[in-house]
Amino acid sequence: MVNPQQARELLTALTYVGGYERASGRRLRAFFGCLYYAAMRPGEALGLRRADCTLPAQGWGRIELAETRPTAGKAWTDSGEAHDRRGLKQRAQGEVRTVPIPPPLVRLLLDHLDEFGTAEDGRLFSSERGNVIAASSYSRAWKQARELALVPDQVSSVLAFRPYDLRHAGVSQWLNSGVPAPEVAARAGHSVDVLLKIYAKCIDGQEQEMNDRIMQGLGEDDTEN
DNA sequence: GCGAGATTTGCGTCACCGCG
DNA sequence: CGCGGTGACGCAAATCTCGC
Repeated sequence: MVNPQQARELLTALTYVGGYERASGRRLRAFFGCLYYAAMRPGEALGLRRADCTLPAQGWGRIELAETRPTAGKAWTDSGEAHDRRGLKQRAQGEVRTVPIPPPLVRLLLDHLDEFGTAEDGRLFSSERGNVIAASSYSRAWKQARELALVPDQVSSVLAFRPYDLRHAGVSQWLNSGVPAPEVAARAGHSVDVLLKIYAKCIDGQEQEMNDRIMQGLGEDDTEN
């Protein structure tokens, strides 16, 4: 799993991807930043709008995820009737998920807005022509960024192989920081069950620390026993 | 009540097209 | 001539349901 420093280096490397005037890499830096710092799904980040963000000059910001853009979003809108049948499952339509975002991501987003602004409909991330960024586009940019930021051994490894891995890395980082699982699950937008099943390893190493905290919470001290 | 299997949704990749 | 965007397909992840 990528560590915070590697994540930063990857984000920095994006700056140099396609780094001519088209600036395809820089357009995506904040996008990938969202995947890591806010553990957003790519589809969620693509649908992000300026109005959904609270970006203070300093300190923590906040993102209210109102809608997602499932991969391009256009392929299914025409024939997409199939989605409506059979009860809309995990997708609570009107649900808004609030995700606090750390200062580094606030900076990324502000810089992004300074340079690129938003699309016509207020989306933060768009292609040169104002369309939703295609999955293949950021996937390609990501590959190049990996080659720039990682040593050859890591490039050939599975380390942060897919953009989606950034999300996992972000979630793991939260857990390792001691954030309670229910809170992490809420921010990441999936159930606690899945969270614990998938990230169980990340939590194992926390046992001693958790025990200590419980003891503190009980108002006792280990040395007394 | 818990665990395993099945289904649906969504991401990543491949190949082609258009623009500069 | 090369780079980036678009569209379609295959595979993996997440959830729900069934069986024990």
